[in-house]
Amino acid sequence: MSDYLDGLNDIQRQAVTTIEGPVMVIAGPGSGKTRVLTYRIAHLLEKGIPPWSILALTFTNKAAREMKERISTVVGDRARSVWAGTFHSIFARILRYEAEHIGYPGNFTIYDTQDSKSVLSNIIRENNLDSKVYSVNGIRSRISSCKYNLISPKAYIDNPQYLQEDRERKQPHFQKIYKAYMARCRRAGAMDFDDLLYQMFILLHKNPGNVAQKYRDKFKYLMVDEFQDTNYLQYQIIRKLVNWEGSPRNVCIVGDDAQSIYAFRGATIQNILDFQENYPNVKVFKLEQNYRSTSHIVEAANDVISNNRRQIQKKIWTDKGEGDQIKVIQAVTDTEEGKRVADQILEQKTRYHLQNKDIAILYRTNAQSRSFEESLRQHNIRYKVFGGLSFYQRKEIKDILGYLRMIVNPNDEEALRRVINYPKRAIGKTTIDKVSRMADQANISMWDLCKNVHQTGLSARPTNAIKGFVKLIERFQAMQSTKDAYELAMLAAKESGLLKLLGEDKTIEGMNRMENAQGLLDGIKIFVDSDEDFGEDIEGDRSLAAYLQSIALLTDQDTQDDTDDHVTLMSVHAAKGLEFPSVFVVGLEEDLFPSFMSKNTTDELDEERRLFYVAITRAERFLTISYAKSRYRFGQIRYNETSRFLDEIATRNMAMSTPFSKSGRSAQPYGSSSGKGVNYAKYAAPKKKKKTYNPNTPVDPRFKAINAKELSVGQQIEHFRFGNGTIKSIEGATGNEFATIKFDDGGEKRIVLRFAKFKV
DNA sequence: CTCCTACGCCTTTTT
DNA sequence: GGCGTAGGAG
Repeated sequence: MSDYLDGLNDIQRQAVTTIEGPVMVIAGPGSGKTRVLTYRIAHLLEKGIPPWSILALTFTNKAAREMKERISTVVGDRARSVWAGTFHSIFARILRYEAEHIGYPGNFTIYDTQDSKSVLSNIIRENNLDSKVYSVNGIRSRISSCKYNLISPKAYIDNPQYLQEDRERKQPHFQKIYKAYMARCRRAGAMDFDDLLYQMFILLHKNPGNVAQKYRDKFKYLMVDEFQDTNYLQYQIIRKLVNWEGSPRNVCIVGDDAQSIYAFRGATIQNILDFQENYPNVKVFKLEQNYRSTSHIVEAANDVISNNRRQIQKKIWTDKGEGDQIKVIQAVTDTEEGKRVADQILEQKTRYHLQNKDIAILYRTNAQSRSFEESLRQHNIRYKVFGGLSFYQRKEIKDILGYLRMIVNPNDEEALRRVINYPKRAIGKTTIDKVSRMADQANISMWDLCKNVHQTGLSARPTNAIKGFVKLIERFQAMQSTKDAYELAMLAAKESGLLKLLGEDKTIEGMNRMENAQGLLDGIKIFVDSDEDFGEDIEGDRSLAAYLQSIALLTDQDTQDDTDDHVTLMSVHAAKGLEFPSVFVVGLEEDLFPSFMSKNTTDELDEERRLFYVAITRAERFLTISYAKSRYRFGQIRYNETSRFLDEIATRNMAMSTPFSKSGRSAQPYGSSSGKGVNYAKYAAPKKKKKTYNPNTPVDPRFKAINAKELSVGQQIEHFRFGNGTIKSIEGATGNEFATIKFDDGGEKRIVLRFAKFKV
């Protein structure tokens, strides 16, 4: 059973078998990092270490899940009891258990980014602060970095230097907002993503009931994946668990400074340097052999990253042979870029017998996916877009979840604000604002205030409306003990009127929303019926609270099924840790990659370069890089120079698909290079007038639904709302056909024929 | 209170 | 190009 060690090279084996004391593994791309991590855990288990005393922290659920799966193929079922999960989910689990120690309810809500922003904008508005001076995004990231640096609102206010800086920045009230934000979250029984880390630290630091020792005794072996992406706060938590009198300090960190791409959310390479200082007896293993890519790719990666300043010395090498050169595609427009990438994909598929799932398109920003989606669709290539809005962030989903959150934790203010007047109950903005202010003054939650609405002096109409709402929620709550999560969710969705409202919208988008809502309910049913671990194994608990917990930290990528064969489209960030036989890195233009947001300092630029390094090292056999000389951005055509990163790859590793000169970077075919300060308004697309539609207008009876069989492509029709148009296509299952219609005003719409009102 | 329109904003990456 | 919000009318 110890033959699993045979599949490792010398250094890997040492990293796996050195289990006592601090260990640092510097793992280049494709060097078998996950292997080392999983075999190390397997090895611990083989040595008789109980699985529940092993804590493995990762950054994504996916990484954690994969790790567990791979451990179980080596050691079987024991793997299930290993504590492997993301920082956020593991800490959430502990915090729920220890909630009383930090003055939170055990069923606390986790606020996502939307929720946090909404809390902040409410605070800013209610305090009559200028939302331009106090931008929600700016404030949020400042609060975030306060938490990362363990600066409490109190510590902030007590520090004259911070206050001075705020005055200079013209944001003297920041400290007030920070304090109010924390207070509101607490009153709502809610934690944001950062709180899960922050409160975990507080718990260990203040150590009520000696709780810290409990977890120190429990977790005898600690492993941290992607250590280069940890921030100060995360590292301090690790230290709390590992650095104590008499601790064996069994901590193993795995990472690669060259792949650090999360500085924007507080990650710092300083942690790696500090680690070596804090643990002088640390054993360091460098994994430098790349088992993933051919040498043109590895050489290019080495060349690119050598342009960065500070880094841990290492030389990544491969024995996979030269392989193909890196192909460069130059396009005139973003549309053409999409088309040529799709062409290239088709060619690779036929020539090298690649499947769709062997191929990935990686971009710097999610917004770039569009042109590729379009061209892939036209080429009939299956694809899947990862990232962007996750399922659980969609409005219709959050609306239903809002009701569910209210049932579990009615103090959850964001949930309350979301659903108190949706569907409409005649509780308007002014009323909600009043409720919020009064709750603030009384220092109670909005829910508690609503329960006592008769004492507030609000006028009769809103008072009664609020009473009705309170009754509705209380009725759901009362059924918590008798109904399971699915029954409860179904009931809430129906009786709140949400489902009915969704069902009334017969547009394609509306039907989609309805489908999503059904999908959510189905998901809850599956959750209830299943005995499987869901994300964060909350063993056996199938309650609504357990369901909400299980989905709070899920992202889009955790809900995908990878069964069908599709090309992968995702951001470079999302691609970290993945590999594909063929990778397209697209949009290699100045101001896009590197991003215009990150060109101010060398540090930022270095991070962009590491990001590019991550991108190209995802490729096993084929790497294609593309760029477009012009592209639509922010609604305008912009002309861009070729990315500087392209110049950092030696020509011997590249093959040009189009005539391309290294000096071509400065070519200015359109008379301008960077676009800075140039007015491109004349290139801007004409503004489309949005047609609006009043549902109360009676419809001319001549306009009616027409059976799909009587229609054909190319036919002219007149829609009662959108006017004249031409049918471009008819698709969909019998009875549910929809037509794509190009209207004469230039717009294109997909319309479900069953509900369409038009005439031929 | 609700609906509608116009405008102004912003636009990186994610747990 | 898309979104959320502010401001106006019913």
